[in-house]
Amino acid sequence: MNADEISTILENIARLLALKGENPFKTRAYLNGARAIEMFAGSLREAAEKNQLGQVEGIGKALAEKISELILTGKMEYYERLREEFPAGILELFELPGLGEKKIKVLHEQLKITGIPKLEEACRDGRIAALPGFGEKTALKLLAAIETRRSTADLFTFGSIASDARAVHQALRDHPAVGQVSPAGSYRRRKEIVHDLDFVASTREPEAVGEYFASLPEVTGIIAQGKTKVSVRLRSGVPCDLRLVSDAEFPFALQYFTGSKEHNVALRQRAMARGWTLNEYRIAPTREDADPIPPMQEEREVYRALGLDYIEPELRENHGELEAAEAHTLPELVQLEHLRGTFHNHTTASDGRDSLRAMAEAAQELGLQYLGIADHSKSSVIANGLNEQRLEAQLKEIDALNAEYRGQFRIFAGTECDIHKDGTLDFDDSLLAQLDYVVASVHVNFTLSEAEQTARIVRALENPHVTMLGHVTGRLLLQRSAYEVNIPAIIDAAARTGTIIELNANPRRLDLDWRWWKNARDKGVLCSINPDAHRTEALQDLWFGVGAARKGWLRREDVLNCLPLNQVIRALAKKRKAAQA
DNA sequence: GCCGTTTTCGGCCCGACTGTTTTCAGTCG
Repeated sequence: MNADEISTILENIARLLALKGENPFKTRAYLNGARAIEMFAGSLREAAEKNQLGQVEGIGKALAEKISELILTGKMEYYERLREEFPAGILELFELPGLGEKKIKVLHEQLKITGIPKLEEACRDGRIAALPGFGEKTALKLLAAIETRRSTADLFTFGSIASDARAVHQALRDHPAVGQVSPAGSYRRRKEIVHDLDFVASTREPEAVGEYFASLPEVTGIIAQGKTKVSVRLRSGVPCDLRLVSDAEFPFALQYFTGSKEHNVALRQRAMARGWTLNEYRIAPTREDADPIPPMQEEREVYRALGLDYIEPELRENHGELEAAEAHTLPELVQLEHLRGTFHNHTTASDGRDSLRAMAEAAQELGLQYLGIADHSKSSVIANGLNEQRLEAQLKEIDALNAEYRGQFRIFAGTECDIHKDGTLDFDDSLLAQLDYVVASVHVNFTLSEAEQTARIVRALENPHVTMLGHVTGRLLLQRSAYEVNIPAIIDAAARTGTIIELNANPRRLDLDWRWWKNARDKGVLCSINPDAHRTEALQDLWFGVGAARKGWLRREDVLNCLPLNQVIRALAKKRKAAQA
């Protein structure tokens, strides 16, 4: 039972209590408890065993007992009983945007709605629109939400399946009869959203390996099991295919199953021009006068045989990579190892889980030379944003730590400064001028028109103290779409003002989207790959960001945080300096 | 249900937006 699972159960309790009409402060106590668990830095099991959960702020005697029971026995009697009082489908109603506890209570009590199917029915037959407090628009909005949910039910963010993918990959590598093995498909191409996970492995014992694969602990169900292909479902819910081929077939199978479909179509056309056919097993001649076929043992050699430089999987979207590979102009893509530091990270001063020192130590353990802190600004009340006094106190704390590090490591003092509705910033220029850098972000007023939203952001970029723009579109993958904004205009404004654009590496964001980066790069906009980490482990989200940057054709020199410490200081100061000149 | 205390009960995060209303309730972050 991990922290996420525990906090979900506490949230569910809060929801069910609200439906029962319990004291709202009691339900909030459960929500606070859920947050406290999420924010807990340490071993929950150990805390439960030592009876120390009650010492955590937000967890009192009652919650400590219930959470301990959950951790130590895997079950919570109170929760089980509570659930029996409601239909099983009631909790899924909370996943629909626009529905909260009050409305669900009305739906349950007045219309006997037990889950999404019944709700859909009631939306269609007019019962929802007729309810007091509801209306025609509410019914339409709910139908739209149900439809969105249906259409994204078989989609997964890259981040949500990455740990499954790593575990399965490692397990396959560990099998003695497996020769070569690699992920393939959209996962290998580092698409931000995937619908399944593919692996290709070479072996002389396909049936034994298939059997082994189907019985891995990550597997929750078998969809199909044949001699050379096994399909299963993994813990995260994602379907996962394994293709078993011979060593000789491996490079072709890997290439074929990595895709994309469009990339492969273009590739097969090139094969055809040489009198060859290319499929998942081999390249073979289709006519007598075909070009001779070179021997190929690696995927790289398949591309070479077709007259192409090796194309990294991330680029295989038929977005110009084949032409570039032929002309030897493919970019040398940025790698995780190139990163020297990172910006936009939070601490306990605002809504982070870990202290400034803990974050700095975690960054050093990752081998980074510097870490930028950017806690929320005062307008982000929910996120416990810092006011001027608290920010100044944090500056002093950072100075003290930097003195301790004696140049071996550097913390950069920044802020994630809210951009107001009119494009002004949450702090005065005089305060911003004291900081090493400023991330400007939109957190409210998502529904402005495209023109207004764009003008708002452009105005923020024109402030000489705004070093970089945070999560440009505010999207949350599979959850919340981007707000309306003219991205080319933003890119132009960033280029004109010398503002860096963030590639938010949080796997739910990956914002700005990879499809824009080649364009931004060509206009001279620098990228900063930022994890937006709210806890030490999340610094490792940088890996997701690097994947997106690679998909966006970014090279080491296009990324701010590939710069070594002495150069990054100059890069951060560049915009302000230019404004003074 | 938690917390903090003037120790045993009273207060508990806040502002914007949407759709329902006709001045506000519910949701969301």
